[in-house]
Amino acid sequence: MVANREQIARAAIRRLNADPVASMTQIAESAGVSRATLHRHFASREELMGELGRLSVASWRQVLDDAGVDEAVAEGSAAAITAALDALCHHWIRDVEEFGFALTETGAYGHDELLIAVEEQHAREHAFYAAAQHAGVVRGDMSAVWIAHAAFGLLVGLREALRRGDIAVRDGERLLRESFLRGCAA
Amino acid sequence: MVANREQIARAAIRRLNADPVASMTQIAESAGVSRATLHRHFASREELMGELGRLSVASWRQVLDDAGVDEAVAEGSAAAITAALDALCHHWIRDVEEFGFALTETGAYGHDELLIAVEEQHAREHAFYAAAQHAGVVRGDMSAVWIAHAAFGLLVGLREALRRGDIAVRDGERLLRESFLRGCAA
DNA sequence: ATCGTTTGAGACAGTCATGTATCAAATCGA
DNA sequence: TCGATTTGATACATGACTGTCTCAAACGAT
Repeated sequence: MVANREQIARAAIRRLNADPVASMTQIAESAGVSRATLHRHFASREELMGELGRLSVASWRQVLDDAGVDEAVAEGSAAAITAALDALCHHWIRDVEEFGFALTETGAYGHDELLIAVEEQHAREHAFYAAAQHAGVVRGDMSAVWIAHAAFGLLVGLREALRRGDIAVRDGERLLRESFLRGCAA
Repeated sequence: MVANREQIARAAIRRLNADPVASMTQIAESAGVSRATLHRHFASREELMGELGRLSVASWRQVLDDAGVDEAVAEGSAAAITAALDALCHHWIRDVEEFGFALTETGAYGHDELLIAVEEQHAREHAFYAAAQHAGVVRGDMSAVWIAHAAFGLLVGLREALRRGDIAVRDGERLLRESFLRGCAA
């Protein structure tokens, strides 16, 4: 069985999605390689988690890019912001499916450059929600930071619902969008 | 320094809220006792986590009791359901402040009776949201199970926002209620 | 002050996870 | 086929954590 670094990283992500505290031995098994081979590709657990953190933040960045949040902020119109918000809900699904474990990962971000990248995405989100408030697209009676926390929380809920099989993947986007934008009250 | 079992458990909870992977040594420090004393009160980490799990589920049950969700389900009127929903948002704050760590705790529920108690509260919540749908108080175009996941997710978001000091405790209830019931869109 | 109880500090043993290293077997490419 | 490379299995060392135990000091009640 031959696996390259990226294949091993992908298998590690899938395993950690199902079992966030898997050991290196368990991760190697899931990747179909021996622990020795896992260590040859990633010198330590820290290096593996660092790589997974980079992949996760890259995916998050891609979601924001694909949704065009920066462009929407620059344009500032309600139409542009609304379209970006809609696209965000669309692209979040892929991210949650693949990197759900990273939503509540508590130890992966020990690297300075990784922490900086995380804060960068936070800043982009906050700027986006602030612009959305300014454009009258989202509520002004709650801070942009809270709105980002609410979205994050719903992504966690989505991850759990998917993990438990309580909702179908194809419903995920609609449920997320509706809950986030219009809430659960009738 | 003298501390009884309950004080130690409370201190453990506070520590785990701040650091979900604290060791027994760290937990003992936070409780102001030696590790030997911690072990005298709780024979093992498993016993301590079991006790904290019971306290957490008891608090969750208390929230549902205080909000009167079972009574509202039995009565079935929109007014009763709406009042219970409102009360739920009110009482959740206390629970999150105290037992926030338990929201994403992944190893505390190894005891059968504890698992049963957890499922019981899930069932009460699901019955409540189903009744709320029937009464036309919450949306019928998403399952009661998803609504429970959405609420859970927002509680996680609330925990993070409080942990980071991004929102004030006194705003927590309003932000939670508004986000959950009416969403973030303007 | 005395005595029984509790506590803290420290030592020890066992387990698990991680990192390191060795060597034979398997794989790959020419 | 052959040589170079990669891999898996295994052993070992280390550190962290947990549980257990001992004993002197501290504490509380009389």
